[in-house]
Amino acid sequence: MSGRKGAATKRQVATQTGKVARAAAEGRMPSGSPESEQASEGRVEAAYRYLRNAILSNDLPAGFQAAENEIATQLGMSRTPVHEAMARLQEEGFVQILPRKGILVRALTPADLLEIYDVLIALEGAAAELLAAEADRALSSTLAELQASTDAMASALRTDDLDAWRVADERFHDMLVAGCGNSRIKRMIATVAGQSHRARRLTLHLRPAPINSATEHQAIVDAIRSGDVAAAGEAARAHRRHARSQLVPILKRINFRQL
Amino acid sequence: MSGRKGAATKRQVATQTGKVARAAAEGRMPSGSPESEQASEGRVEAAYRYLRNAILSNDLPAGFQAAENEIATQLGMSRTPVHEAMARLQEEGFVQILPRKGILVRALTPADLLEIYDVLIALEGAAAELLAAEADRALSSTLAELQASTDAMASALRTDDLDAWRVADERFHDMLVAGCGNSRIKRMIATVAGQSHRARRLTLHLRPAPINSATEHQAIVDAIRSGDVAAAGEAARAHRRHARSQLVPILKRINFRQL
DNA sequence: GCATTTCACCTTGCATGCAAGCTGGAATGG
DNA sequence: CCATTCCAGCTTGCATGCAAGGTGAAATGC
Repeated sequence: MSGRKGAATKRQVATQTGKVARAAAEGRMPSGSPESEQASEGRVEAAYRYLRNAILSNDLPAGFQAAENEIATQLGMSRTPVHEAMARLQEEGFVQILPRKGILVRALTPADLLEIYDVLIALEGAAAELLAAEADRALSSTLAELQASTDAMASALRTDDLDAWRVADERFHDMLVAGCGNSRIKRMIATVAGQSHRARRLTLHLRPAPINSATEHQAIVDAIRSGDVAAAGEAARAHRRHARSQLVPILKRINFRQL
Repeated sequence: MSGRKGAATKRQVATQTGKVARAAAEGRMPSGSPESEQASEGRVEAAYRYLRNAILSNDLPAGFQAAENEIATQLGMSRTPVHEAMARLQEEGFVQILPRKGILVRALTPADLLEIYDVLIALEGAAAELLAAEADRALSSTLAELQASTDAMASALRTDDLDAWRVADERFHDMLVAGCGNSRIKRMIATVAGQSHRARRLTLHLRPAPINSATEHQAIVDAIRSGDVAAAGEAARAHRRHARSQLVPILKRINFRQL
């Protein structure tokens, strides 16, 4: 199980030469995270965002293997920034650096997903508690956003628009952590949430319609609005537990072939 | 607040030349983390551990400022591994890289500690829940360790041995996360726990005797042993909340002068 | 004496160069 | 035909070289 290469062997990276470097020079990213933190923070950041995005969007599927050299050439930079970006990606579990063999895009096993969901349950629960604890602060805008997302989800459910549902769902969870005010929770969730996104997007059309999701979100919003800390945390945790209980069996069934 | 240098200006790093490099070559670390993960994983890992330890033990106090060059020389390596180690330390909040000024060891403000404790509350609660959920697995050794630590704490409290209490307390919390089986929770807690250790050690003799700690730990152990998931999680969270409520006022009083 | 300008130095960021080591396959012996 | 040995090449890890860009202080003008 150690020396075996994944199903997907070496393959060309699907970009033109210097794609990221040129985009970064003009101040825009291919499709960075929703909140653009800073304009251009250097090539290592560019490489990191590009690679992370490529993995999450499955342009670099699990089992993909390449050398720093190739990636650096494709990105129009030297090996150094790619090397540092890879170190970050390895710490976050996206890739594995095989000592003298190259870089391997890791698969997401059901066990990984269970771990990720445990973290999400705990951290989003904490975020909900924090929001509820300061229900009187200037978070009315956050609360309005949460309510709007919940309404959008309910609406999308009525029209069976799963993609719209997914967008609204992601917006809800983004707002939940964005508004909680704890930057560490924010960053930690951002680290693990990407991986769950990948799995959720792939299984979106495989699982039963998330008919309870809007109700559960509404319960979270109500608890936050009323300032009930314990209820908010428990509602958020229950919501993620529920989602996990639906997702994991499906992943086991498709046997993580192309995660 | 931006251009001001901290109270501590540039100072020599208190080591001999090549300290870490030579130690790493022989396969031992100055004082790495309790669980030695791998033998020698390269200079960047050596630099990371050394610097992290130096910051946590206050050899590099907050406000300390230096260039990669100096540190690299002191550690007997080139700038490259130091640079990568610094990137990691910055992501974890230990230092701040001032674009063209040098590396600044960050202070730990009360706000930071609040954030850290929120994370600890959430993640250790999850760990306790996980342990309780598989109360019948082969975790009897973990449970025994937890019970032993709790007993040691009670004993240390009776003899007013605060240092022994701290050791037992840290062992308890280490076991709690080590036994939970979720590697991501483990790593995330390890990341933030170091910072809380720094604060707790500094305030150890300033806060009221932790007379309730043994009782609270016992409640966690009992809930895990009986497999009561919700009770275990809530007990762990309550314990950390309690600790936080004692710690934060003290930090505000001493006004984070030398954190 | 104070504000302003300038300039040399120091710092990081990245490219490139170099070495060690493992891999995989080819060549060889049985 | 199979096992064994050896070797060449490719890989990462780290050192060093180079350039862009601020910083801070000294020098200068008012």
